Amino acid sequence: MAATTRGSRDSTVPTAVAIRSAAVELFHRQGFEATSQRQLADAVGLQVASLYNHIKSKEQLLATIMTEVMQQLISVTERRVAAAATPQERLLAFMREGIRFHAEHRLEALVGNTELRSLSDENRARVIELRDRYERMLESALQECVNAGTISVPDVKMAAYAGVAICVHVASWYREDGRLPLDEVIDSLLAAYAPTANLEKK
Amino acid sequence: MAATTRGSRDSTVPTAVAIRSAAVELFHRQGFEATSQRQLADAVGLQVASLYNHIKSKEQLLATIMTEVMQQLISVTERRVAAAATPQERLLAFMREGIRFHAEHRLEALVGNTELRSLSDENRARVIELRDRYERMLESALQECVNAGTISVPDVKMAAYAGVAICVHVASWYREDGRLPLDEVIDSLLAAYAPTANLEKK
Amino acid sequence: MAATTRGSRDSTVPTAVAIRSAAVELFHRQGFEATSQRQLADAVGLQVASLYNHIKSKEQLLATIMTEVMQQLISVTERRVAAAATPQERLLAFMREGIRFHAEHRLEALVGNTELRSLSDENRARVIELRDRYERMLESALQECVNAGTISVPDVKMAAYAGVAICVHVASWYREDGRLPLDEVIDSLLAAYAPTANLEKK
Amino acid sequence: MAATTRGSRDSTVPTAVAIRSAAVELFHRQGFEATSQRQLADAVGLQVASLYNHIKSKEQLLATIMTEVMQQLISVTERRVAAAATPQERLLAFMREGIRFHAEHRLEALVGNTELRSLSDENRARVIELRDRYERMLESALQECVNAGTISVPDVKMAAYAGVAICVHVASWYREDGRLPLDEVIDSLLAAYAPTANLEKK
DNA sequence: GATGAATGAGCATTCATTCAT
DNA sequence: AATGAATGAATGCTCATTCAT
Repeated sequence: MAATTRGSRDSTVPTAVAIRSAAVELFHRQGFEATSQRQLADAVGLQVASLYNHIKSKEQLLATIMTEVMQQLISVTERRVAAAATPQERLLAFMREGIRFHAEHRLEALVGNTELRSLSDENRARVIELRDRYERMLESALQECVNAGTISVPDVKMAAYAGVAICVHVASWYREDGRLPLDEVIDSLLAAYAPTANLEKK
Repeated sequence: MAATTRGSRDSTVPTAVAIRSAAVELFHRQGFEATSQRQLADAVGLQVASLYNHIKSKEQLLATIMTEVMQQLISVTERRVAAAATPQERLLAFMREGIRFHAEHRLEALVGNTELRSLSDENRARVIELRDRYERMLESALQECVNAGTISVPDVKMAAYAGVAICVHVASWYREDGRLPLDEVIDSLLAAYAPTANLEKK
Repeated sequence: MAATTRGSRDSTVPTAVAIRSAAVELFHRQGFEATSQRQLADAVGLQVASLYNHIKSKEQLLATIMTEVMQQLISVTERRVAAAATPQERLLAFMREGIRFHAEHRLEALVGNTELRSLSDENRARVIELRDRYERMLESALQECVNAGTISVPDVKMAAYAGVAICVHVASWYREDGRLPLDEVIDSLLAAYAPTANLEKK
Repeated sequence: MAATTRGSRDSTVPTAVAIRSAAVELFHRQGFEATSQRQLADAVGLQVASLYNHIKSKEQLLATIMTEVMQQLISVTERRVAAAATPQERLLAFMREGIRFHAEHRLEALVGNTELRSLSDENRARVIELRDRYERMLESALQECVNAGTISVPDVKMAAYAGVAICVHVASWYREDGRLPLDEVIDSLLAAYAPTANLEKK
C-alpha cells in the first residue's frame, strides 16, 4: 500500500512522489538553500514534521532528485544511441536526445546543474561521476566518427564540451509554448553544432 | 585612498574591493544563499557589523557583482566587435572574446549565471536586460553574416543560443592549468560551432 | 503469557518488562529528558508507535519505575528491620540493607534520585512521600537507640540524613567488579557512620 | 566596559553574569535538558539570539558553570585545609567547609552533581578530574590522621566516600531558613561521621 | 571606519503522541 | 499487538540587519 490516509492531501499520487515533484518545482524556482521545508510541506499539503516520514533529510531529498534525473538522462540516451546503426547516427542520436531531454525535463535538469554545491561531498561525487559518464558518451560517439573519417575536429574533448553545452543550455530557455516547436529547435541546434551540421550536409 | 587600516586585514587593497572579491569567491563556492555575512566578514578580516560600512545589503552586494560582470563582458565584447572590419570577423570576435572572458572570469561569470533568482525583481530585471543585450550582439553578428551570404543557418536565434551556450559553459570547466592552453581551447570550440567552423574553412 | 511474538525482539521476556528495563538503562545513561521514545523503541526492537500498546506515556513509565524502586527498597528494608530483635540491630539492618540495595540496584536507584523533577506534581508527590517514609525508618531506628541509651547524637534528623546520604551515594560509584567485595564495602561504610561505628565498638 | 546597552535588562549586572546565574537557577529547577534557551532568555530579559553574543552554546554554558563551581569548591577547601595546623584539624576543616559550601551553593552544587551526563565527553572528563581531585583531598587528610594514629578506619577510600556523601547530600535538603542554623547542621553532621566524631571526643 | 550587543524572523529537525489499518 | 503516517509544538541555533559607542 502506498500512502495518504489522514490530512488534506491529493491522494491520487503517493506522498513520496508528490514531495519529490514539489521539491523540483521549488528548488528550481528559488534554489535549494532558499527553499524551506515549510514551503515544501505547504506545497504538498502536509505539516513539516510529516515530510520526515518520507524523506531522510532535505539534502538527501536533493541528492535523490539529482541522481535520478542523471540516471534517467543517461539511460534514455544510452538506449537511443544503442539503437543507432552507424557512428554518425549515434552522434545524432546523442545530440537529439540531449536536446529533447533538457527541453522536456527543464526543471529537474536545471536543478541538477545548479545545486551540485549544496550536496555533501559524498553525494556530490556520485552525481559528478554520472555527469562524467554522460559526457564520455558524446566523446565516444565523436571519436568513432573521427575514426570513421566522417567528421574532423581539432580536439574531441572540446567538441564534446561544446555539444553538452548546447544540450544543457536548452533547459535554461526552452518553453513548451515558445516560438519554435521542439523538432525545429532540435534541427536548428544540430545545424549550429559543427560535428552534426557537417554530417547532415553529406 | 579609501580605507583599510585597522583590523588584521591585507591593507594594500581597499576594503570595499576586498569584500567584493571575497564575496565572488564565496558565492561561487557555496552559493549566495548558503554564504553568511559571518563567513564573508571572516574572509575579509572584519566583524560582521563592519561590513555594513561598505555595503548596503547582502543582496545589493550580489546585484553589484552581477551587474558589473555583465557590463564588463558587454563592454569588452563591444570593443572587440567594433574593431572588426567584416561581418565574419565580428562574429569571430564575439565568440573568441566570449570564450576568453568566461575562461578568465570564471567565478564572476558562474555567479552571474547561477544567482539570478536570488535578486530582487528590480535587480533581476536589470541583469536580464544586460544578458539579452549580450545575446543580441551575437544575433546581430550572425544576421549580418547571413545577409552577407557568408553563412547559412536555419534559425538565427537558435544559432545565437548555441553560441552563447558554448561561451558560457566554458566557465564551468576551464582551468588555467588545464590540458589545453586558452588559445587552443578557443580554436577547438570555434571549430565545434558551425557558424564559425564553416567560416574558417573558407 | 503476556506478549512478544512479532518484531525482532528477544521473545523470552514480556514486552512490557523489556521496555521497563531498557528505560531504566537509558534514563540512567542519558537522563529522562534526553532519552527519546525512538531510542527506547530501538532498544527494544519495536516501532515508536508500538510502545504505546504497553505504556500510557513516557512520564507514566518514569513514574512507574521510580515508584516501584522506592517500594521495593522500603519493603525489603522493612522486612530486614522487622526481623531484628534490638534497636541496635534494627539500626544496623537499615544501614546494611540500604548500602546493599543501592549497590545492587544502582541504575534504578540513580534514576530514582535524579529524575524527580521530570515527574508531574502528582507523581512527584507520591515518590517524595515514599522517600520521606524511607528516611523516617532510619530516624525511628536512631531514636530508639538514643532512647535505649546505646548511642548519643546531637540531632537525630541530621544523623538520619547522614546515614541516608551514605547509602544513596553508593549507587553513584559502586561497581560489581570493584576493588572491594560488597560485604567489605558495607563494613567499611558502617565504620564511617558514627551511629553504627560506635555501636560496633561496644 | 562590560555590557547592557539596549533592551530591557537590569543593567547593574553584566549580561554574561546574569545569564550564568539564571542558568544555574533554571538548570537546577528543571534540569539542563528540560530548560530551553527561550526560558533562559526570558529569565534574563533578552531575545534568544542575544544569548549567543555571550555564550558559545548551551552545553558550553553548562560546562562553564560546572567547572567553575568545582574549582571554587576546591580552591576554598584547599585554602581552609592549608590553614590548619594538624592532621585532625585538616580533616575537620575539609568536612566543615564541604558542608558549608554545599549549603551555601546549593543550586550550583546540585547542578554539578546531576548534569554530568549532559556534557560532551571532553567537558565531562574535565569535571570528573576535578571531582576526583576534591575527593583525594579528603582521602589524604584521612590517611594523615590514620598515620598519626588519631583515627582508625578499615578502608580510607570508603571513609572518604562516606565523607563526601555527607557533604554533597547537604545540597539536596538544606534551606537557609530551615530548622537548624548552619553551624548546628555542621556540628550534627560532623558528629554523624565517624572519623570526625571520634576525633572530637578526644 | 570599526565593533559588541541586540533583535525578530527563520531555519532544519526532533519531539511525544494519536489513529486507522 | 504492531505499524506507517500524521500532527502541533518545540528544540538549539543562525540569519541579516541595526545602532550606540
